[in-house]
Amino acid sequence: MARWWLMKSEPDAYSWDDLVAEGEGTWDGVRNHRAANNLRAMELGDQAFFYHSNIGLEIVGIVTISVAGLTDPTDPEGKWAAVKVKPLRKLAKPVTLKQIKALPELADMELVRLSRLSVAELRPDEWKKILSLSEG
DNA sequence: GCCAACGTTGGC
DNA sequence: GCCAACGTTGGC
Repeated sequence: MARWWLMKSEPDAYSWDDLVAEGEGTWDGVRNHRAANNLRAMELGDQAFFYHSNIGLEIVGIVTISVAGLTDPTDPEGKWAAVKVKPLRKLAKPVTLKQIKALPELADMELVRLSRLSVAELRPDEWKKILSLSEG
């Protein structure tokens, strides 16, 4: 069964536009066990929100998992996980962290509860709610 | 620039 | 195996 995710990136380091320019990006360098477990649970075709941390603080687009179950190429020991993603579409309107925090039904999100988690899972209802926000 | 939340490290 | 100290992340 498909699942829904949220992946954070600092736009300074790797932005949505960078991903679009590349066409496909490898999501590696994750060194947190919970985030790594989420990476391992991703399946081909799963969708994820692309969130700009630090600058922007908003969800800017949707990506799809184009390759799942990779070993992180930046890990010499080969213990950590990675995936590849492709941009699917940009949101009509970015959804800000502020908007998310303002809604009680989204207060349970890993993004809110565990602000430092770089790869988070969303429930289907959370995914839908955010999509509806992006459509204004 | 500050601080809270975590994760990791190292002394015991 | 505990816990204090420290480093990092990320929001404010």
